[in-house]
Amino acid sequence: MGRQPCCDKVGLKKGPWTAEEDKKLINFILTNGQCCWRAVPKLAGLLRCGKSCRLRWTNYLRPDLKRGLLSPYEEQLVIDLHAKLGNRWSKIASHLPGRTDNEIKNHWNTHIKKKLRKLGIDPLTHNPLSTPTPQQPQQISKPPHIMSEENDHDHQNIEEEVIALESSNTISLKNMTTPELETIDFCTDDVPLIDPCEILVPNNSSSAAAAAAATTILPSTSTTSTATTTTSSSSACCSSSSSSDRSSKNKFLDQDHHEWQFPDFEWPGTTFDYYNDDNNNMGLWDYDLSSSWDLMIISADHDGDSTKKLDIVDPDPLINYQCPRMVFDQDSW
DNA sequence: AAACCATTCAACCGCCGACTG
DNA sequence: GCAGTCGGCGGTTGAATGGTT
Repeated sequence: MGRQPCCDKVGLKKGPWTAEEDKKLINFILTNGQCCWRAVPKLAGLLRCGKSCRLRWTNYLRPDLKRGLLSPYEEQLVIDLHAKLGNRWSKIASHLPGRTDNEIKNHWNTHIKKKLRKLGIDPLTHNPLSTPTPQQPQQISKPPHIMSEENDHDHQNIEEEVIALESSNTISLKNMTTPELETIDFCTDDVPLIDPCEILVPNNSSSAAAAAAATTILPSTSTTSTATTTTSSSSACCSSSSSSDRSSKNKFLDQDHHEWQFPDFEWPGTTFDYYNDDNNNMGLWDYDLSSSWDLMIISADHDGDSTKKLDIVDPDPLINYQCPRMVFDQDSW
């Protein structure tokens, strides 16, 4: 007896998701949480395969996702991790908060591979292309494709190295160990980096919804790494807060403890265009994620008027509510 | 302006491992 | 131990978009 398909494919829709479908899925997940994916389409009223729903959620709709190109720091981290882990994209993605395996995989195939080849580095082995000698450009003990999963000792070492990579600030373009890499212009299509203090997101410590998701990251002297880490966690953290909270220049820096405090999920209302592209597709993350979600929940029967705006709940300027995600969104620049 | 080519990335597909009865 | 189910993973596809001729 063969394997049963993940769903009854008859009559199921395929291809790009519509705003309406997104709305239904988000509504369902927010109301019920992530449960049995097979049951989700039926319960959410979607003509989609459960697998498709899961993919859509994890790769696109999840609120803690960063969008936009990878920063130079992230890119270098991906390269380093790939050298150690190989094509285990989900493992690599787990070290880059807010990034999905799919996104990293795509970025690897479309950008990084080319860059490495240009530099004469085999993206598969991370060895120089011209000289297939065992010369190791980085601190790689052996090419990833030789790496043996069954060798627990090696695997453990790799995990330790990966953790070390993450915890240290040595992964920066300035500290690359390979001379060739030092010359790389890793500016990914002109996506600027930002300082943490530039991120204008309201601080909020009161949320029961995602206490477990609260993140504390020690401040770093490295601008690149800090900016990256900050956005990765804060992208899910658009939240309403008191005006006093918002008055501080840096919304995340705990002035007393000098730690980065990221607010939890909480969705304020504010003004925004929630249909903002030519196809009337919902711009979920383009202005204010949280507000979009409010809309999803409150106004699921929305008629799709592209000019419709919601009333302001909090009178603060919109900028204070913009999700940091958009800072990295290439379109925003 | 049209045709062609290259690139990007969301989505799909098939396989695998974990889990359960 | 086996079969069935499910979620997750990595490879691949193809529509959309951008660039070039």
